[in-house]
Amino acid sequence: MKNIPPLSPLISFHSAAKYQSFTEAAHQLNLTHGAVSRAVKQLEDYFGTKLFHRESRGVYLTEKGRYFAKHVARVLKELEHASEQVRTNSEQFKLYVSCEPSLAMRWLMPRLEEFKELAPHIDIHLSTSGGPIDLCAESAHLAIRRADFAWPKKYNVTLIGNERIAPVCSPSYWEKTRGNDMNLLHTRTRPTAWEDWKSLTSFKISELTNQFFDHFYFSLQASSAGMGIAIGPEPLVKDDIDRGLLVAPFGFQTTEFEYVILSHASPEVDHRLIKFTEWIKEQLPMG
Amino acid sequence: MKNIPPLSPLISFHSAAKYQSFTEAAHQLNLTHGAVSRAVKQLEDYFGTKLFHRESRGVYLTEKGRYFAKHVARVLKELEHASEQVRTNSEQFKLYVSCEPSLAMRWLMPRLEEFKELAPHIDIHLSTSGGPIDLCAESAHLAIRRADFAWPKKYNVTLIGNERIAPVCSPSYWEKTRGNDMNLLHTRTRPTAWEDWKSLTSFKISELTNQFFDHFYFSLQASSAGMGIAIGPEPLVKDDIDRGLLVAPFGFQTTEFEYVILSHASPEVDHRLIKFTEWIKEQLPMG
DNA sequence: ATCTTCCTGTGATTTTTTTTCACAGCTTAT
DNA sequence: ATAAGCTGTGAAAAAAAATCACAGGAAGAT
Repeated sequence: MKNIPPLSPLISFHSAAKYQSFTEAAHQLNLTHGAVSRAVKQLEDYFGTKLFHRESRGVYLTEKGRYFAKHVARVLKELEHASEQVRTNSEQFKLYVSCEPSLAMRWLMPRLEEFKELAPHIDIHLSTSGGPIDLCAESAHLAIRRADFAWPKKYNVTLIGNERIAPVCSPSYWEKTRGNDMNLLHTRTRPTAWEDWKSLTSFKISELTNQFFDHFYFSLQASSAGMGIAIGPEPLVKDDIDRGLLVAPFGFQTTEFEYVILSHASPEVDHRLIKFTEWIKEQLPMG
Repeated sequence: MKNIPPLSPLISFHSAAKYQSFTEAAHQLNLTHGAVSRAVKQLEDYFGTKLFHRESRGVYLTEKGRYFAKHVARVLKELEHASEQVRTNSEQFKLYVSCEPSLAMRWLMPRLEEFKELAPHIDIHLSTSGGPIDLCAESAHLAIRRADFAWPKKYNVTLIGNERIAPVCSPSYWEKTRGNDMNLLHTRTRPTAWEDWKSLTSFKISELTNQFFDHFYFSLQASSAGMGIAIGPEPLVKDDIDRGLLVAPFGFQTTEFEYVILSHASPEVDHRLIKFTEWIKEQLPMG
């Protein structure tokens, strides 16, 4: 699956590209020119292309060679930098948090400033991705998720509570419709939202039209703009309800899904992780 | 000088980080767990830090390990991508051009659109850096420079012509001062500009005050704003003179420095390079 | 408790890769 | 013509990496 060139020859190649000379490159690396020659050859064999032109008077990068050299230079620089960090920096790195985009936008981000005041020494790096997560692949410390998928058993799990959802619309839209002939706003990342709601309650909503959005972020924006009624998980609508931008005329219902925080089951105790987790638990409004 | 971790163990480490298991990582790479164990150990020895916690039930990345793994993942992905390009893409890559920032801003960039129309298939990537250049280190194809430094002899040189410079100010400023009690605008990247001018001509400029800027870009901006009189190389002021934003009341003087285009002396004939070089020669106003 | 399973670490050995050495060939400069 | 300065390459040496085989520790099953 992965198709990575042999790594060891890269250093020789990099040096050769830099000095446009195998001999000089070898000299800089305390090698013989033969070693550099063979390293370059190994890469050329791998690529099936010449990376250098060999002229009698010296070597010159080909177009491809120059392209590759540029990337190799960048890569080596990044490794050098990362290495430097690991070797010297005994301090802690950023806390990487993964969170669904809508939850991040409508709930986490507005509160992050507050957490920053609470724990100013913790640098948080938020990456918004949804669905099943592989903490290792995303190299995240922590993920906030709806527990609607199976995650590797090895992760630490902190249960936050069951999700509560409610149909929401703008106060004026409710005034206007009173539950009749409503425009149902759907969200593609949660296509069963309305079905779920209907199976949980016996409220009657007379629907007239339907409209679809890619994320809660959009459908809830639309509902607060008076375009119809959307289903929203509590954390995503709480602020707007408090502010009077949305109302939940049918109240909230608790669903079968829990919200969880996933983290690495490392024996290393990271106080930042504990602190952030507890803060989330406190903040997230759950049933 | 360079401090790069051993490269070969990176693949094993990456896999181990991904699967949080030496055995599984080895399995994926068609190796034995011992090989992975030793690869990780080699990196740990290099860093002088543990990258994994070893618990009886498995291994867990340490904080540093996770940090390093993130970078290694990025690096490998970049190499994979670059490798893919080199292996499949027989097309030509972008033309990388290096140019002094002020020349780029005030002369090249406004004309680049025109070149794009002339040769739409040539993608130009402009990087603005000044002074002595190492085309290899910057992995540029071509550099436009004032020949006031020694470059490696191995480069191709195209002479464009001698630089011409002139004191310039806004028409209204000239109207107001008529050469008396002027505010001299200096540029730190060419500190001898005024001395050079004075040694070339016998015009008398009565200076009252002096003001310093980091780049021609700023000092010329200031002069066209009527803040004083600056020295400007012809290409940098030509457009503003044509537009009536600047005047050169003392005319231009030819300096001892030539402008040159440096490129790789590769036996590979790159038509884009030739075309661009000729276009530059045509466009650059020189004495 | 005991057994089994599932990990990892490591010494000794084998295999593979990398480097060197020594020489050849080529082109430009003297 | 000779010398100097490149690179390529076969054979040998050195170094690095991988394997094998075993050991030890902890969790889970019996």
